[in-house]
Amino acid sequence: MDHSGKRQAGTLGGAAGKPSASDDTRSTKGGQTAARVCKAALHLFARHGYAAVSMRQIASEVGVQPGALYNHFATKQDILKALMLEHMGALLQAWEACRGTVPEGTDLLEVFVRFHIRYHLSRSEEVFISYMELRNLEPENFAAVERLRQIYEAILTGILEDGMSQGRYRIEEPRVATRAIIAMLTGIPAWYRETGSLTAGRIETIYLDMVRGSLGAAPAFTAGESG
Amino acid sequence: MDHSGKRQAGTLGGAAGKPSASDDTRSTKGGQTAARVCKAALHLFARHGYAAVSMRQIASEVGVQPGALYNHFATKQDILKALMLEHMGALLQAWEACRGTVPEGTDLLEVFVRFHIRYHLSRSEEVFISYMELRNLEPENFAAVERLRQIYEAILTGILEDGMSQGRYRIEEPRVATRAIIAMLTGIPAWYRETGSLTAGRIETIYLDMVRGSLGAAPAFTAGESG
DNA sequence: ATTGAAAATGAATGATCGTTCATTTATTTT
DNA sequence: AAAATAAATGAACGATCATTCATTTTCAAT
Repeated sequence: MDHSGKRQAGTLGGAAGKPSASDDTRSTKGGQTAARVCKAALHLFARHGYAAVSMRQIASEVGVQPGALYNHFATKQDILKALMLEHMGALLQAWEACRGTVPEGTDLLEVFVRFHIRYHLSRSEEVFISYMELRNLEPENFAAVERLRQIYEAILTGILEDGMSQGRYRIEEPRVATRAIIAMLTGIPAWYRETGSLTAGRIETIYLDMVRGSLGAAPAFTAGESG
Repeated sequence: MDHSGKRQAGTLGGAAGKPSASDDTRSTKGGQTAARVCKAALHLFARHGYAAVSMRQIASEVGVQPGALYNHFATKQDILKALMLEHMGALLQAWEACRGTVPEGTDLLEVFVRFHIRYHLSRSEEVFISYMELRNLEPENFAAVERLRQIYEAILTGILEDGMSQGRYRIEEPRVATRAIIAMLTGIPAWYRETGSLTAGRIETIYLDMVRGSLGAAPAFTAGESG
């Protein structure tokens, strides 16, 4: 326990310090290694699980010696933490962006369900890791991820409560309904394959109908695509 | 790769060889170690994950030296395999028993939903392991577990299709609906706590209503307990 | 009591783990 | 071009891993 200062970049995503001048194609191979580490770890963790993946495997996938990883992340745990926090942050940010583009009066339940399915299908590895590897997070990191997860849940709970107060849904326990719906939707990437007979749009419609039904809402009348 | 013959008992559960005479309290400590190994592994795998648990930890929990484990299981993988196959087998067996006691004409959907919730709440560690550790199973063992899982799914699909053909449900894709419902129900143990404000019976009722709604069934009219 | 098998021990196997570090190489800043 | 900083190397650290095995202990059957 002395991974104090050093100089890990780690957070990836965007220029951290001072890349002032040229922004794109940062010379030959500037600080992109951290991002490649994340990407390699993402795939390996998703496939074999955090505990079953070694730093040597990650390094090998990146094409670098194991010791080099520690120029970017202080510990293996920090890689997992970065992946999960980044995913949850991106999810919340993507929802805010999605909601921002929605016209007044739109059925937010439909927007949420479609958004959730679409986002989770497009980021299935991040999603998979983010709730398979929760128990491998140290308590502090777990708490941080859990906080974000609860914020996301609260979004749907809010939508349900709004609908209840307008008499559009018949819900006994909005918190329970929230968990039921999210579990139902989040299960999709576990079996859905693009090569299958169902398009993503049809999946959205089917699940939207089921969600509406489970809330006692008036059926049908989905906006976009149809079966 | 030479764990050929040896003499592992392993399968636990019931008297294997020839305990003919006395059946209960098998002398002092007959062949119960295998069962204690399973129980210890169950708790440890559920808490920390298969890959993160060492044979030494399991042995320590059993109160035995690591080498002694190999009198009962050829490999660590065999412990996981035993846990998962045993769980899936017990689940299917419990369903058959449950269905056997049900009078003619009963709503099988309600029976199934209540059974699933009740069983999964009472065996949350087995359930947790059985779909968290699927990827840690060697291909052959994975296939065996997956086969049982599909049999279980087919039970619900059959119930849905029966209801469809009788015009009681409005379902677009019974296979999809099956996965949606099972994901919804299986998510319960992840958050439900006996110490919470909701009784298990009330959970059953809430979820049953949601499931019925999601299938476009006529609402309410649940038989047993009510909110 | 004696025999034989099953179970447990205790020590060892080679492999692999996360991590460290002095040093070299590459890149950026001056 | 020189100095400074960042990144990567290659080798090593102690610890722990799953598993093996000769030996001893425990137990059930004779």
